[in-house]
Amino acid sequence: MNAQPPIPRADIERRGLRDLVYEHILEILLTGEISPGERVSIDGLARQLNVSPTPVREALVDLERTGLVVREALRGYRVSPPLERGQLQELFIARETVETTATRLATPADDELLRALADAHAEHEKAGDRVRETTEQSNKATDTPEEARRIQVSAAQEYFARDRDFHDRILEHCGNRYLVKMSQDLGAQVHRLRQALPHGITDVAEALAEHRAIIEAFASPDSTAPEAAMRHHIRMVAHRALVEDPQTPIQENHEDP
Amino acid sequence: MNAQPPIPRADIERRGLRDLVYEHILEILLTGEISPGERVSIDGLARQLNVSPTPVREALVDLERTGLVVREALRGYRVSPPLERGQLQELFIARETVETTATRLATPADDELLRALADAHAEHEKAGDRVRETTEQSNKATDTPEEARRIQVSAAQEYFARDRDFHDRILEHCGNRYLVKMSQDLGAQVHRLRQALPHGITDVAEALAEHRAIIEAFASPDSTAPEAAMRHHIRMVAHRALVEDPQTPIQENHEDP
DNA sequence: TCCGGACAAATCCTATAGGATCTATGAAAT
DNA sequence: ATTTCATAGATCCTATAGGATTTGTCCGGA
Repeated sequence: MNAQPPIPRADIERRGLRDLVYEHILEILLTGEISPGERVSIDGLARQLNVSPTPVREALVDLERTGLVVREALRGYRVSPPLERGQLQELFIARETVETTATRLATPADDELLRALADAHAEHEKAGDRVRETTEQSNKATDTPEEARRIQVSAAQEYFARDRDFHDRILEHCGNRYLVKMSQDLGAQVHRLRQALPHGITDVAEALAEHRAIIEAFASPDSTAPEAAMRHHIRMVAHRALVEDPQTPIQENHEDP
Repeated sequence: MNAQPPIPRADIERRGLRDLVYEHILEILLTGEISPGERVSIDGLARQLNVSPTPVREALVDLERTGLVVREALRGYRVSPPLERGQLQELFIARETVETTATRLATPADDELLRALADAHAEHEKAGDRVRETTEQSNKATDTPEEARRIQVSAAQEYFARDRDFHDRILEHCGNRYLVKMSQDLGAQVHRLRQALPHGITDVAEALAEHRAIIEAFASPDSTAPEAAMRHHIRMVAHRALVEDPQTPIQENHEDP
């Protein structure tokens, strides 16, 4: 006679204050409230969130591993500086390595994956439409400039989230937890890359077309097609980021001599 | 009159207590002082190391990301359970993905890499000889059994360290920091794998021969040879771990239904 | 004008204390 | 004998306090 349900604590949210603080700081970092290179005060965050420094400390140790913040002993944490061009190239190579392997492992795609990809792609298209609407709207003067800017940023974030969802669907079906973890770790870096791009999203049509090609490759009988489509997609993304925007800040990090 | 040298803190070790605690706990985990699944007490470690719980906490957050310990909110940390067979297979696939890519990127090898690999391989051979000596010595009764066992474990650890050094030399020359980080993250898992193998090292000759083949591939003019040699090596390691030891504990993790 | 040193404020880092939660032991009831 | 409940101990978690270090500012000298 067990009065408790058979699954008393398998699903319930069991997270300490540390996890809540982590998500809050992550939100701050992802919205770009603090500029790269700027200090991230432990006590300051603790005061801002009305908690003690201890959970803030634990959350920052976790964030340090993601690469979003860097730590210098006895000097505190800082928001990681923007990616330099060399790091960008390395990042895309790493992504290509992980995601093409995951795509190959997910081939042939089962119906569940095909359905998940179709759904994710539909959402991605919606977000893409909204990005285009907002960029057009910004020309009109219906809203205040800052309000228009806010909506535009919101649309861009939604777009990137749906983009990532698409890739995550494939990852989830590759059957390799280590590749999934690697991709997640790289994801934080990818976000830094996007944050470093000051201008809006200019390749909505291209990206959506490449995603569509990946779906069609999964639907085709050619078992080498999905991996090839994914490789092409990531290389094109890299090309657009590296070649079409050669003026991206190539700030070199000079160590103190 | 500046008594301090002109470069007072560019190279000197600038690490807080947290890093020292981290290394100490890592040492405890790697030597297997605590069995998998057993609890890792925060306060207990703090008392054992004569420090306060705060730095222990930070070190454990860091260790959690490596996968060596797992955390359950409000219930503390535990040593991660041994790898199941499925995880093993996934781990080898992930390693093959990362290391073959790194090998390809390190091709063609410059003289520095060739020299580094030759040196690392020489050390690896020495460690291999010592492993064979100690396993033979264990038959003789010159030392006490526990002393012989201790020497044997020490030789095995040295052997694994030199093995890893060999792979790290290639990683260092691939020019991609993200692949390096991925390989390091996987390294902790690989250690868990080795710790799960109760018997001694039985493939010294094979592993050394495969490493030698990788060196020769780097020296050959065929630019596809090194990657192929590395892929063959990792697949053979996986084969020996998965096929020759089919009796390894295949404990399945049943989630509570 | 530029450079170096001293003081003050802020920050990081560690230690200690107390409340909340979990685990284990043992007794009582069915 | 098995189960249920209650109590005690241990552990985790958070908050607060104080020492050590860094950083910013100001001032005097070259």
